[in-house]
Amino acid sequence: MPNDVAGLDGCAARVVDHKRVAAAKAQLLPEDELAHLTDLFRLLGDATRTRLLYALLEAGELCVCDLSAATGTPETNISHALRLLRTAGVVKARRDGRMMHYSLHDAHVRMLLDLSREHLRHTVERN
Amino acid sequence: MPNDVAGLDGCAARVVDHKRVAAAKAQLLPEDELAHLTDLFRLLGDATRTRLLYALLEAGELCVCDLSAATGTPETNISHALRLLRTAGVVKARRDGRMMHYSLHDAHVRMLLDLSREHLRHTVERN
DNA sequence: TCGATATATGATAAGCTATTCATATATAGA
DNA sequence: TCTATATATGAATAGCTTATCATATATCGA
Repeated sequence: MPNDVAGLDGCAARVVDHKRVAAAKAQLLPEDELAHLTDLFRLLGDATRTRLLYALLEAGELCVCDLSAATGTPETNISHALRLLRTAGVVKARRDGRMMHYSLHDAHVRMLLDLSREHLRHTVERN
Repeated sequence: MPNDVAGLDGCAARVVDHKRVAAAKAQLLPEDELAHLTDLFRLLGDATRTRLLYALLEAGELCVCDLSAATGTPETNISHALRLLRTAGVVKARRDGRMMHYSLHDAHVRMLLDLSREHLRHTVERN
């Protein structure tokens, strides 16, 4: 039972398992890293954007109108979505005349998407 | 240049590269899978929740008050956050008397967190 | 059974975000 | 240079989400 009222840091939190709490605290991500990470996840947490990313994962490079056709999303939405993804470094853009061609920026995002899909495929109903 | 106004599906979208659009469409995730996936990412897209997950990643199993101590988050916030994570099958709960002990539900989430951290570590400033 | 404790839940407010429509920029071709 | 086209941006709304405070449930010990 939480029998301790003051930890080493002087904060008034009850603690049951000091050892585990210490272990957890020692390995906490720095706040700025955590912020970057959650920013990335938040971007992936929207169906419109993730649909785009999977389309790019398969097709390699697509212009806005092709992304619109492939995903069934209005072009203005695509453009808004791509701006966020580009700003975050998830996709990159290449201009070709009047058109912009978008592609995934690097292998990490590719891996993340692949792994996520794997996770999904092996996940069964639970709880 | 987008020279085509009607695709095979009769939709009025302009298409530049039919082949790539077809490839992207063929591999699109089913909407329900996509929804599950983005739900998971959306959960990871919040610092409070992801901080909890990383604490559990290191400590194995923690009760609510220890999670509160380890992350510096009020217990009621933890409880709300854990409910979402539990409902989504990301964490599981074990009752021990008056206390609840939480842990990551399976290896997939663990892998996802690990990979994400790797991604972060190797990502440099760009764009 | 009664009080204390650990956690959960409900309701509310505040902030954020996606979508929509309107408009702007930029490039190509005549 | 003028028009059409491809994409980008801006503004506004509507919906969602998080944090907070208050309250409820559940378990333990006396």
